[in-house]
Amino acid sequence: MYYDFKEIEKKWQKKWLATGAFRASCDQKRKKYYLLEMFPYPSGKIHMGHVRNYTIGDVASRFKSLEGYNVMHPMGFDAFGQPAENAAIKNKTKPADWTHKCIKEMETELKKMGFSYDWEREISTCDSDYYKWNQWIFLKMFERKLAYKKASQVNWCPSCQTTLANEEVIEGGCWRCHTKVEQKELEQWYLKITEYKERLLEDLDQLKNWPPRVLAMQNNWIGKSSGVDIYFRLKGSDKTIPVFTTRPDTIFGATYIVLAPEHPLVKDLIKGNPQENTALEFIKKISGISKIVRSASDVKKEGVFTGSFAVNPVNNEEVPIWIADYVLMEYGTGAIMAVPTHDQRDFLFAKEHKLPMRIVIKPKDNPVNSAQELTEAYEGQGVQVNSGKFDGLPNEEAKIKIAQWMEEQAFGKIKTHWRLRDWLISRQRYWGTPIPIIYCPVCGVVPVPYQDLPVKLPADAPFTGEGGSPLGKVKKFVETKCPKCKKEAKRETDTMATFFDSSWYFLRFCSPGFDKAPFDVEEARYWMVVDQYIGGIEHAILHLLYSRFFTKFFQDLKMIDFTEPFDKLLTQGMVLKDGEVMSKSKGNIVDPDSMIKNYGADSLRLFILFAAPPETELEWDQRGLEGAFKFLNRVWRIQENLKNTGDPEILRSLHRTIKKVSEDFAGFKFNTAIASLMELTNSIYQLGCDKEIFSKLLIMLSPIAPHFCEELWEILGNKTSIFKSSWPKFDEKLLVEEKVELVVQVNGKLRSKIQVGRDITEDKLKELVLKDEKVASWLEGKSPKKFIVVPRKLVNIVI
RNA sequence: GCCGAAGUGGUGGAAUGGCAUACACGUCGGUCUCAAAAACCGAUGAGGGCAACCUCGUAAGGGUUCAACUCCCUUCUUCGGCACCA
Repeated sequence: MYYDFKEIEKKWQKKWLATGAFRASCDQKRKKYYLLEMFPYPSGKIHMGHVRNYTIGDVASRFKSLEGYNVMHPMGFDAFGQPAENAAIKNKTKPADWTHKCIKEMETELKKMGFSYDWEREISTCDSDYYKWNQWIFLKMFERKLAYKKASQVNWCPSCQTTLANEEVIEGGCWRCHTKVEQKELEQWYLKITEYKERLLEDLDQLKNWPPRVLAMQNNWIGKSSGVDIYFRLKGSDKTIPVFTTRPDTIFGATYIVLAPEHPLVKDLIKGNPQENTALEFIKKISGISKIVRSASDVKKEGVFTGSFAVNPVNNEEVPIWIADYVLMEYGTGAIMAVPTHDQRDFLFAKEHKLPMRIVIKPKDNPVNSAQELTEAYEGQGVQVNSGKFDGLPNEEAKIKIAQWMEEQAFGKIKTHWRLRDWLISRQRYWGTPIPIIYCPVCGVVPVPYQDLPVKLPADAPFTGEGGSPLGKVKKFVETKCPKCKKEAKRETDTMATFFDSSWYFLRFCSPGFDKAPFDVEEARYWMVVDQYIGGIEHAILHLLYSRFFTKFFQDLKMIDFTEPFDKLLTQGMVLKDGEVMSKSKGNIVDPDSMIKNYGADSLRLFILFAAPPETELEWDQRGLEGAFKFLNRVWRIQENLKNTGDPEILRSLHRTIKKVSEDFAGFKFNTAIASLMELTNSIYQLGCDKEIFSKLLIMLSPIAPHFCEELWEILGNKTSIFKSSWPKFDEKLLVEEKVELVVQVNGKLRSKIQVGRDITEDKLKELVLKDEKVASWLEGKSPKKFIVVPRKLVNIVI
């Protein structure tokens, strides 16, 4: 017979909810622990990814609570966004109705998993009580000129009919629908995240408990590169062309310069020259090629001569000016100095177009004397040559000296370029936070006054997915009065990107009902920072970077006194089926709901934690789930056969297990924690145990299989919840074995094992080991050269 | 190209200088049963040997060490991020 998981799970879920078992409140006397999992988009059904993410969080949360921490473990919904609009178009419903229905369904599913959320803190970003504060934050940023509007080339997804942030373009496609992203000239709202670039980069050092790859990704994305802007004078003109380089040490080797085809100076440079027509044709050709094709690394570098020359400021040498497709207008100054001897791209280009080369850095060993001998550019370290007064210096030293010298001579300026761009946040969509701005024909751009917030999203909008901001078609919404001059004015009709909503929700959880500010400063002082954050790696850049940015902004508003929101970050691996990510299109989805129906939530939780460590990918294994279920049944049967007295050997095992499981839980190594619980269970199953030992086993298992353990706990006669008990402590004395088994090696190879007392002296041990028959046969009468003893572990005899 | 992570039985994985393969899945054999399921017991890296045992074995090669999956060097492969970034 199997234990009745259906009844048991229903019973305890009801009880936990009725007693408010996981309600958290500020208590200065107790140490707090804020555990947060990335909140979901309410699609209606939870998938295995959610199950894994939230199970990891739930176990950690329940464990910390048993350890005595005041734990906050909230849940909410990232409820604005495009799927609601798409679903509404398809089903002819309203996005709000669809979203609320999905939230209801999802709450039910999460409750069925037995997660220990404080449901009283639940938030939905689509509630005006929430998005009002998005608008408030936007206005604060607007006041500080961190929110601004500008016209420029923007990423446009033709399928979603909206703009996208740089972070939302993945491999040239829309992050949501993968449609190829186009460029469009539009006037849009931006957040000046670049204002925070130095802090966003430097503070990565504080994040000691983040996975290295996430730090690396953020580092890459911010993309700092230090170098020099060098001013080349245009021959026969007083105009200068700044070029950016990270290698000022190679300036004496610059034999030509190259501009991006879109560079504003290009037209002047080619005008009237014999090369004009060829150049214009080339520019036209390049402008027709999309950025993605152009940036593919295997494409041959093409370019043309402009017919003009520039003067290298360090040696007054005249160098030809070229245009080439491999120079990008978006980076640096849109122009480079080419040093073919020390840059591989320049080398290939110079070979192709027969441009001059000059060596300026020689490696210590095997130096090449003439540029003709080079088969590739030398990009390594060496000593300066052909570099005027810098000859003989190691190039790393020259890099600094030349840069400083150029700045003194006004040949250039030391400069840092960044990859990070400002964050485009306006979207031409309906289901999002209205941007609180009014356009007045007299006063211009006017922010909505704070007391008029929220600017509510109208319940109805004629959206069809066919372009244009849907809010623009709602007269009642658009037409308003200017807050300043009270004349007729129009509202902004774009809404905010949904990543705005999730950039500060972790603060809202501290005081979800607070109505005077986005969050109660006092509550946040107690609960923040988030001690443990758990979520998918797909948010390594987007959400985590934006949240760090907002946190620094709140710090500048003096609302908080920390700089980073998340202390520890765990990025859980994906759940795979047959080696592939589960997806609807592949038809390889395993539905959590049917697994709960057949084996119970506790078995599902147990399996998903046991099958792999949290960070690595997890291969779904139906038989593994059955194995988890079998294990729980085994534990159940122990309860039916409890003895009155405990076995001393079992007691020892128990204390070893407590030590191991405590360490493993603290380090999020649930798979090995479960393995040792299984080992203990196996020996108890054979030797039996008493109620006291069994109770401790149950407490250790309870974070993983909460319903199951609550039920057995009650059967044992306890009147209060197992989660009101405390985590067992191990007795150091019981970890010590009187007799230990020692491994005996000869020349590092295992040859024998002997039983000895734990405190045996080295001399006595030596005597015993040499007497051992197996050892003696390996020694063949030779006397040992060396005798290595690792106490209570191993002996190695070297002969 | 730069940066990051990883590579261990048939499978998921364990061991972070000291018994390689814990725990589980699978497979095989057995107990119980009219039979099956469940449950229980046992075997299970490869090769050799009747056996006691022996040899090999953690992507490949080299090094450090009494001792290396673990540390160092070189190389290969896989995954992820950035990238004609000057």
